[in-house]
Amino acid sequence: MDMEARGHSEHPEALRLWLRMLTCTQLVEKQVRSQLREQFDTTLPRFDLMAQLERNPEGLKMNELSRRMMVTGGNVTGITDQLVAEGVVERAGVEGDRPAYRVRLTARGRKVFGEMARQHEAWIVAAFESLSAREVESLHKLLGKVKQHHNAQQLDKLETI
Amino acid sequence: MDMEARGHSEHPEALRLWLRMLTCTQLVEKQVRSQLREQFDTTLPRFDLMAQLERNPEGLKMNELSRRMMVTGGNVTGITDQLVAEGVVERAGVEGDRPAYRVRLTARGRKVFGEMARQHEAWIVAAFESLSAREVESLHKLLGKVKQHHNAQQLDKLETI
DNA sequence: TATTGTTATACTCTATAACTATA
DNA sequence: TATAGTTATAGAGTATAACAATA
Repeated sequence: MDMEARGHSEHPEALRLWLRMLTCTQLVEKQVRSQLREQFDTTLPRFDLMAQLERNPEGLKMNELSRRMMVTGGNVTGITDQLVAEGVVERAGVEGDRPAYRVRLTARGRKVFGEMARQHEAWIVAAFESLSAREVESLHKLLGKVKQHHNAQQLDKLETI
Repeated sequence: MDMEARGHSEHPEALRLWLRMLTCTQLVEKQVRSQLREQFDTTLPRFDLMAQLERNPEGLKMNELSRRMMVTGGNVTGITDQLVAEGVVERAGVEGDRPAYRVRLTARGRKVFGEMARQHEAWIVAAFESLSAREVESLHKLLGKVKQHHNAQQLDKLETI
């Protein structure tokens, strides 16, 4: 239960923070995964992919899905295959631009996802219900700095090539 | 790169926060994993297990490792096997209490882990370097509330049985 | 040749459950 | 019986690399 008892002897604050962040994320993620499994017989990556498509009704290329899900291309193909087999997602060809499919939710997919998203939202709200609106906002903002810093770093790396 | 573009249409603040938290954690975690692989040819769970042992020089039972790593027992056996094969960890029997081994770092394990931990710390410090000491402390505290709330929930659940 | 997507492969991690051995 | 640990199994998730097809 306490992964935080893990740090190196020097324990700088950043390390303590990271271990706690990892613990919190895992706690929530474990619960979301098991609920998705129990209630909808699905997995987090499948849910993720559908969520991306719901936000982009016109569809997304495999390419874009890969980038947004932070996963390599081959995996996106596999997850998409599963969802197509379940009938919640479809590959729509674009004429004159053959291999650049677009993947979209089907009507059934939109319906199924709607129900899942409703539940998912409830789990997440419950996970953070001990925080005030102010605190949620504060956390969001602080993590925003972390994310932006990471992106800036990656950009720097690219520019030095 | 932007998993946050994933939420349901209602977008309550808690959901936005969760998606951002998940993104941040994955960014850092991916980097840690790949560095551990490249520089030390090891994995995060293996590193975790060694870190737990470093904090408990007298050793830990499989039992305790399982709880602390938030992973089921069978897996701990497997990870321990790997580390024993590498010679960085050992199973020390306790007389008159046979199956209750204690797992400990070997001398070589302590040395190897020391070097890994030093690097690991540097990666983490870099990941959060955009935050002031104050902000790190604030994040740590807010996440503490989330963690505690989760633990309290689990406790409630047990008591109703 | 560069880009997009797929296929094949291999490996790590995981949970579950059946099993063994001890107390 | 209850507890500690192991083994076996199956599945998820991932990266890598080879491959095909297109532009």
